Amino acid sequence: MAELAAESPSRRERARADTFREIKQTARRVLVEHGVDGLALRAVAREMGMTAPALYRYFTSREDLVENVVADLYDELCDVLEAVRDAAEPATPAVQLMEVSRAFRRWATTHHAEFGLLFGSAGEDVLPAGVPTDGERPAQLAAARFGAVFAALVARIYLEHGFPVPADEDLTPGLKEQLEAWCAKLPVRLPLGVMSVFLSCWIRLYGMVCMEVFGHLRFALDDAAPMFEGELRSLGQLLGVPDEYRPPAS
Amino acid sequence: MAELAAESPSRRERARADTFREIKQTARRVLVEHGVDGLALRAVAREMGMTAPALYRYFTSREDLVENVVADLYDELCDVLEAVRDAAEPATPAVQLMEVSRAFRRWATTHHAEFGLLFGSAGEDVLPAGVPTDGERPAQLAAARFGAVFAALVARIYLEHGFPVPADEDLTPGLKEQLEAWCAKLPVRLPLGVMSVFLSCWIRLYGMVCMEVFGHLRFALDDAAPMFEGELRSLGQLLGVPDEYRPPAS
DNA sequence: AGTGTTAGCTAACGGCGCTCACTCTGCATA
DNA sequence: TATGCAGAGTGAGCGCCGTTAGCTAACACT
Repeated sequence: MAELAAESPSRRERARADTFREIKQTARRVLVEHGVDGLALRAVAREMGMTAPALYRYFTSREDLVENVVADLYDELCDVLEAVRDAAEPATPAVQLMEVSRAFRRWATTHHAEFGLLFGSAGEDVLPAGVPTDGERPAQLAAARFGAVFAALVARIYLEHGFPVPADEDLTPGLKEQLEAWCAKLPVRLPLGVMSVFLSCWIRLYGMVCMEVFGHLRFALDDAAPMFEGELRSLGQLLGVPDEYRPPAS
Repeated sequence: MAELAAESPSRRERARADTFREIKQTARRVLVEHGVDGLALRAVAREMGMTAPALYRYFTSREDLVENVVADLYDELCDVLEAVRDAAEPATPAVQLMEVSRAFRRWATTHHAEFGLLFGSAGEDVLPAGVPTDGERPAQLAAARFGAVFAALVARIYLEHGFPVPADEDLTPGLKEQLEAWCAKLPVRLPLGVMSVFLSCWIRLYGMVCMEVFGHLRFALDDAAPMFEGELRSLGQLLGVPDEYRPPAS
């Protein structure tokens, strides 16, 4: 028994870990090429010269595989966003938030299938409603990391510049309670109004990108980029970000 | 040959129309009970005591059936929204818009599967991107009717009260062009700024409801109703709607 | 060397979308 | 009235799918 696990990955464990990774990578390729519905265990296995039942040595079900792919995608997206954030010039949280938001849209529009899996209606199955699942499943952890990228930037903007925020007594009691409960789970303690503004901003960003990617904006626009920039500027105003900084058109 | 079609529905045609309706109704039931993925031709057929191949007398494919169900759902949703609009008291467009928005959220939260089909990522397949499809397929027509409900209310608010709107020259050229093209397809001619504000409002409404229904708000809130009311009030301010009118809590 | 573990296989079950060849029934015409 | 035809519905079957059961062969450890 390898009770001291972390020491030597033991040949067999290494092989297993490699196969584990390869399955997830292949699954991702299949996802991109054939869409969410085409992401089939048999297809993944075929693609890597295996048979479908073998995958059950690594994942308990198709759902389990998908969930792990989701977690990986969140991580990858976070890496991209954090890289963009750290490369932003000037390195103020306001500029960083704008750039990260643009990077988010860019990732979404260039990774259609992946975005649909993370942020679309398919996610219902991966993170079901009823069971609490103690919030520690891989996909949920990765999603939390993702949310933190945006939340931290908004928090830093507030702490450094400040922006207008509803007072606690202006919030509906029901909303206030929930924001308090949420705030208690976060590392930093912020005015509840800040959290409501953050939610509002995130809703707009999410709504804009979702509508574009899922084609629900085509009734009015065939290129959503200018509208997105407009929304972004409007969000900037909300957060008291000076308007001057507009990056070169991509 | 019954060249004069509209005259007597001819027994057989009536039976056919009945079966057509029954299939769609059954499909909707299966959708609600088993989710989008469980909406299978065989399941629908089984449910109504038929065999699957028989359905191909009425629909060319599963996709075709789903598209027809989508159109029906849009129509039903529109009926609900229009009824709420016409029953709103006082019957001003501002109050009507607030009530219709609430009704939209209510329908979404009580018709999970249907909402996902209409507004989620699944819709990509039903209304694919590449082909123009001359915009006349049933689902597209029904979706247009749906959009018009909100658009007409915002237009009436603007025409009756007016609200602050960006001037044409403040819009990005790219956005201005697209808004002009879209405006040209509408029955009424409105300032482009009004249309951009409408889009912005719709994005927020859509984003809010989608996040709630698809569970992407659970990281922060377990009851999205207060947040929704807050967003609605904020939208009201944007549209210059006097704040006083708040309906009884539902 | 012997023993247990484990990764992979084949076979199989039930369900899926969809096609094909067939029957049967109702309708319109010769 | 008899005939023929269009259309509704059927069963069999193809190639997929997720998943399970039982097997083999390689591996790891005593």
